[in-house]
Amino acid sequence: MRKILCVAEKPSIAKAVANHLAGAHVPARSVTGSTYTKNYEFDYNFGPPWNQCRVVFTSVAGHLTVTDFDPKYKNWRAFPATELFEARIDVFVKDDNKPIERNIEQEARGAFALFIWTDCDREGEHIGMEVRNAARKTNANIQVKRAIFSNIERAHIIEASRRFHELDEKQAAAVETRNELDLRIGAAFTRFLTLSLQKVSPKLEDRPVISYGSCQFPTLGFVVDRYWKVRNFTPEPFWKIAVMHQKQGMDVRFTWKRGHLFDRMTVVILFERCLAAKHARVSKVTKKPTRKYRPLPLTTVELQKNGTRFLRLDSKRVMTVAESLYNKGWISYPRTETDQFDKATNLRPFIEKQAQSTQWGQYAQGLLDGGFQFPRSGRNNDKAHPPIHPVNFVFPNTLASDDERRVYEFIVRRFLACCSADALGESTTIDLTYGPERFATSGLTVLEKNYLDVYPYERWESSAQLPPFAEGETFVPTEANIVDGKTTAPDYLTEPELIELMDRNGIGTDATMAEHISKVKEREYIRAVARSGAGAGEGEEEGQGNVGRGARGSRGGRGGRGGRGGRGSSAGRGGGRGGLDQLVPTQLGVALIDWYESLNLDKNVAKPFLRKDLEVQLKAICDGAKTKTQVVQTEVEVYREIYARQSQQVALLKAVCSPMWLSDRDARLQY
DNA sequence: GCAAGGTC
Repeated sequence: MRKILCVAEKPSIAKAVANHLAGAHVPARSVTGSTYTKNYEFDYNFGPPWNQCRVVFTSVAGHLTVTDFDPKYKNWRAFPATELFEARIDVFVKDDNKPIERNIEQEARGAFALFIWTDCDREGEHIGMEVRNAARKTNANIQVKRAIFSNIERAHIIEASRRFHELDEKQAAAVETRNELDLRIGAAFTRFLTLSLQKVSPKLEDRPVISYGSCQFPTLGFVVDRYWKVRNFTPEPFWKIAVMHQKQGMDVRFTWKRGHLFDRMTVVILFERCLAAKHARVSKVTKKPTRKYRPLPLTTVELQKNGTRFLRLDSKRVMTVAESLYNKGWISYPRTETDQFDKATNLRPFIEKQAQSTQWGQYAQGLLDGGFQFPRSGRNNDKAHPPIHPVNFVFPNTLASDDERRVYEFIVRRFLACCSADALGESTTIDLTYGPERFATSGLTVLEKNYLDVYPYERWESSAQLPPFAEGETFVPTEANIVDGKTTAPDYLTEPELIELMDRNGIGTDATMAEHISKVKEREYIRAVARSGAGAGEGEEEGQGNVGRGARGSRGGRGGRGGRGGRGSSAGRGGGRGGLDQLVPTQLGVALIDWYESLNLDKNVAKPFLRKDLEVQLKAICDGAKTKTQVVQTEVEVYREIYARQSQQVALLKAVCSPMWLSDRDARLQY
């Protein structure tokens, strides 16, 4: 029988696909020298033209090769850093990956075909090419095909095994391009910064390198940007009209439709007109059903945002813990952009497993007994992995750490919440006309909590009851006055906000964003500090009481409580639950960003534009509009110019950075 | 001693 070699991107996929194809459990054969990769052997009929084959299914563990400069460039002072823009680059297999490469070389020998099962994304295409190169070392004529699959459902995998595609060289070339540019630019700029600043003070000898990276700098830029917004903020006074009416022993506070105005005289005039009217009139009473949507299936970015918000872990920690849960088989693959479950997926088995929990088992059973609703679909699908979900039940107290227990619990609850019904309620809005002005108040009655019963991370509660009002009813308000206040500075960035910004601006990937944040902390560009004082306002602060009471009905997932009418900063931002750490730049971080800004470059390295430009160029490579050589050349030219510009301003760089070296190393900025 | 991207 003819032999075929199949290779997946990671061991878990090799195992899953092998078992699906074989239709039974296939024993794993270990690979000498490699802890994680295994070989699976079985017979399988691929259909024409391959038909019945002897299959060896194995995997790599991500990229096989790394890219680095010719070793002669190891010495930072032996060559000018600009030489790194053109220095020879080697692509080679690192020692840890040698056993994996050797396994492929060995198994390719005697195989007539290589069938590649890497993830269907750009990196996956590149990994496929690395695998092909390894196989060709021992079998130059091996036929190479690629499988295209977007999940590991049995039927889908069987389908995929019968269609043979070509590796996409263009996508692989785009990855090589990113690799080369990030290396050349990152290394050249890092050496420039580190060496320029080293002579500024003897204190520098024990400093970490002052690194530059195409993701590190925009990440730092976001933090510094917010820092200046906070520092440069000047409060503005405002005024507004507040109306309160007592009815059936209840205080009902009506808020002004205009919100607030920054001109006191105008408010006084409008207020006098209200008073002159004496009577306020109920113009409309609206009662309508409202709902709070259950969450979407969980992506990596959401896991990181929610983990930092609800569990108070930093995103790097969340990912480390999630990877460990994945490796032990408790949860599905934790790196995914997909927020929709394939309609063909049977989710019941995963819910059944959770029914034995003492904490949420009863709830899970309720879903099985009829409460189940297939999850909503978000807009993202990476065509490689399903949303993050629990695959097996584990008693939380048997997990290794408290963090593992909490992350696991979150993933399970999130999954059960996804499979539940929306929370339902009824909202009442009372519109009021008072003289020329309009006011309103609203109340919420939660009727069915549904998913909220298993998802304590979100709140949606009934407001205090409103007394009945009838349309057309008039009354003289118990109290009406002008309330003054002033706008307050925004808060420093929090980690979930930073992740959101990075995600929106394409800085890093779902799997690397947490690492970039961790890296700029390690470089002492930013630090996380505990929030000081009791929760700051959300952009306004009032002089008198808390105007505007109670909850308002909410559509689309935003928490309902205390809708202050302003920015929709969602649950967990302060919220009276301790407050998240704030990300603040260090003196060094601010100095670097401000200095780059002062260079007046066409495109600032501290902004996401350059990274976005690169993404556009990479897309052009994938579409065949440009070649790797062209893109590397034009990009390198851009950075050569920036390099030249920054070289002229070394004196200024030293100047803006020196005070901090000369003063106490741990000198802090004023926050 | 440099980057960012995979994966364990």
